[in-house]
Amino acid sequence: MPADESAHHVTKIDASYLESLVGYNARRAALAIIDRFLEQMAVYKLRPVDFSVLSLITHNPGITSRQLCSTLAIQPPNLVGMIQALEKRELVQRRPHPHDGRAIGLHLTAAGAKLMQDAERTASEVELAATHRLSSTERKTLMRLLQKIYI
Amino acid sequence: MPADESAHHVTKIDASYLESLVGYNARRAALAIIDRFLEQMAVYKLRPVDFSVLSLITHNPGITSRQLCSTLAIQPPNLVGMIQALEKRELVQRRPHPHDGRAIGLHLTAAGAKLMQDAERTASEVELAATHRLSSTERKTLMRLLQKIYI
DNA sequence: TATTGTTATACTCTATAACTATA
DNA sequence: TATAGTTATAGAGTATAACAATA
Repeated sequence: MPADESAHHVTKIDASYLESLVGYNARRAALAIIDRFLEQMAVYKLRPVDFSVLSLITHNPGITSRQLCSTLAIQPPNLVGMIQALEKRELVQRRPHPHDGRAIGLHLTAAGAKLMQDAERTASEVELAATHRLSSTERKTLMRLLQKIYI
Repeated sequence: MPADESAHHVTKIDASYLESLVGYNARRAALAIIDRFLEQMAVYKLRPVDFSVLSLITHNPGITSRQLCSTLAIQPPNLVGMIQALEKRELVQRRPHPHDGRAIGLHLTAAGAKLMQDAERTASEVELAATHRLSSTERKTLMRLLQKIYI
């Protein structure tokens, strides 16, 4: 190796330092899975955030916008348009909150429930495909460790 | 539980389905770490992407823009402004590529090398703080499993 | 003909301030 | 006074098309 590096060119790239950071690895892995997700979920016209919102409504009928925002770390103004679009597609219905006149309970329509039944199955298939190099035990370990970071 | 769910309101939110998806967990964990990163690295005026670029230049002097883009999954047009800004801050120097007249080799300046010495130490500290609930073995396991997804 | 770096540009995502109606 | 939902808007991030210079 010459003392003067100025004339060097790089053949094999050393990314070992970045690959020693959990943040870097988590972001790269998330983006790799999201790429597959975008491709496979396009048939439902659902982005990851739409899917997350509809999934929470599915399993928490009557959930409010405020609850969605705090669960998914979304800013309230950014949720408004999403809900309006889902309502316009007749996947979501807004009903008055039983105890709080300020709030609105969110529910799936029959069409929304049908769509999400298919969409959640597809999402689970995308997951398995994206993590096909992991054993079932490794997948569970991975999620447990990730949740130790953000929950 | 009444048969009519329309008057229900949600108290405890069930996110168990989303939490069964690696993609969801990886994204949430990455965002949690990036939040800490933004806070602690602000003193260096480095965003995650700037840090990634400078780190690769640090460990691969003479690397080209094209190589940075393919390693970090950045689109070439989006790198141009970053490199120009780092050059203006006198952290990065561009030198002609020894073998390819189209390409430009990227190198750290002395100031850039000094900054990155501190910044990489801080980044490693951020990592440890963000993953303080994980043992050293768990951290290594986590990164190995994440790399099985995206590499 | 293909690749590197670049410009221009558009689109998406995210964040903040301020308003209204209700608690 | 505080909170839920909303509007308007700005900033950051990301993507595509097209070009000049070089391989």
